[in-house]
Amino acid sequence: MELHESAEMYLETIYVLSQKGAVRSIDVAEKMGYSKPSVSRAVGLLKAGEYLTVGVDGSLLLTGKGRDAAKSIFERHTVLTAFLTKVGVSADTAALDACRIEHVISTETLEAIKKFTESSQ
Amino acid sequence: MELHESAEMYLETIYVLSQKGAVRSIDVAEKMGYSKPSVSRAVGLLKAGEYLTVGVDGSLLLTGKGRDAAKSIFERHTVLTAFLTKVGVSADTAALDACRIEHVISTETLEAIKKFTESSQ
DNA sequence: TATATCAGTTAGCGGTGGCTAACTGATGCT
DNA sequence: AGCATCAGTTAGCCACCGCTAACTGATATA
Repeated sequence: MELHESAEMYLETIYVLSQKGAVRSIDVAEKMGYSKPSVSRAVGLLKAGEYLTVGVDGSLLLTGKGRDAAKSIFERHTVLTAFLTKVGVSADTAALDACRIEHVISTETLEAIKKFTESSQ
Repeated sequence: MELHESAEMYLETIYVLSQKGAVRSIDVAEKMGYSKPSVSRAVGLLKAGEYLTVGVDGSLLLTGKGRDAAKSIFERHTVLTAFLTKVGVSADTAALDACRIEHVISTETLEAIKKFTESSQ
């Protein structure tokens, strides 16, 4: 299974929400502002790709693979947000833009930005 | 008409190619690696949105609106490439990633990156 | 003149990824 | 017991945006 941009967003959202307790599809829908069917399909795809399992109570549980992918995307988000904030972008815009950039940049660029942000603090 | 990411790429490509002479759909197809029908449809949409006109000889002519949009995207590309290069990303990767980032970031972020790149030279 | 090539269009396919409408099934309240 | 609510699924719509196949029409060449 290919991890498309939308799948990455779902994984990241599930990962972030799971820091605060059990996560159901409806929670993801509310967080992302999407409809239940949209989330239902996405969860089905992620399940098929073995990125998560669904508990009997409907809770979404990331697999090792899913957690790794989610962590990696979330780290990109963190690195980008830190960088954008550092160069003077407002917190809200930084979060929004990081969310978009995180899916499209290469590892090389991510590492360069990370290095820059760390070095210039 | 909404300018989607793909439309922005077509406009930018036409703009860049037009610096070196007349541009036909086939030139755009070759440059972008897309099929003729894909370009034909995109050109039709851009024409409908009054971003360009098509000359009797088939040349693509950006309107004021089209040129403004294309210039703005190209400037984003330039700013992003310069920035990425500055933080140590290789030329090839910088160009590729700039191409992706240019469509998704806010004006605020673009300006911040621009300011940073200029100030730290 | 006949044919080949080239540019562009039309028709239609397939995948992504949103959406609504409407159903199921479980839980909870009167 | 009966009904409402909530979570999730199914079916199917639509827009975006690639693609191939096959056509048109103009130009160029044997």
